[in-house]
Amino acid sequence: MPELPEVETIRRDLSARILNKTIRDVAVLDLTLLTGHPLRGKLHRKLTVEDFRGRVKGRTIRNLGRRGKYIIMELADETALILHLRMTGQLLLSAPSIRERAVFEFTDGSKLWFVDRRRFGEILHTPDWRNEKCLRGLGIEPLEGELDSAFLKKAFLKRDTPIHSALLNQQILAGLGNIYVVEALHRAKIHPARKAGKISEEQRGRLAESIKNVLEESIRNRGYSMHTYVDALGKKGRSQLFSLAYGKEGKPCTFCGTLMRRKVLTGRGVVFCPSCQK
DNA sequence: AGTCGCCTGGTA
DNA sequence: TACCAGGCGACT
Repeated sequence: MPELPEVETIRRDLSARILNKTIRDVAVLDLTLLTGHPLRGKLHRKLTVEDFRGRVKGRTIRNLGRRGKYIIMELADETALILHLRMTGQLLLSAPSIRERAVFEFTDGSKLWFVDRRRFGEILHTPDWRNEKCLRGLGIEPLEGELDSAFLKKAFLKRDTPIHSALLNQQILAGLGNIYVVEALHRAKIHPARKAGKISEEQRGRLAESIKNVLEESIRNRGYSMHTYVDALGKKGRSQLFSLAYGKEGKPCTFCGTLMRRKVLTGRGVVFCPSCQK
């Protein structure tokens, strides 16, 4: 579900509410939540719920960080939890209405619930988060200064893939998902199927700015609540109110009035203006 | 580089 | 009933 702006909103909520709290206990009700649990898949580190509980109990939360769509919860013993919400994961500071996959209880009696209808999300406990493969492979943070036309030129060099899938590639830019890619391409007036390596200098410049703008704007609006996303307080974001392309199939383009079209590109539904986006 | 599987629920 | 959904990694 959540992309960079949603994950960042949750990170900020959590940082304001649970920083320096100590975990009294954690209950894991869905074993497949734990990365490395045998029930989850191949790469298993023989991690049991009891192992996990033992590593986390009594630890104090020293920092809440983010890389791309990952939340990094650093603990006082220098280890960390790396959390990914995938499509429908939620981190809630008040009791959820659907079954929780895990509950953290703090020594002051407050709690943090991990809720996740489709159960794709996961939590990894790691002694050395900076060296975890899932984080090391990530590309740059789009809002931390390096994103410009020159960066995109280098990143897209000889890429024979549609610009839409290049932007979803977390190894180039970390944190973009389908919503913001669709929005950014529309605002930059680039057709989603254009080959990444073939877009012009001018288009690259517009694209870099559009990406930063849609992400910053959405963080200000506390995320995009189209399907299930809510923040850590259970509240919806407002970004969807300002969407120009995502979810606008069949509606007139804001720039030229042509009806917006939808097509499937590398398995994802994309909406675009067939007239403006070249 | 594209497709499938992981899961569940909402909507046409 | 069928198709769709803010993701990602293992396949081909």
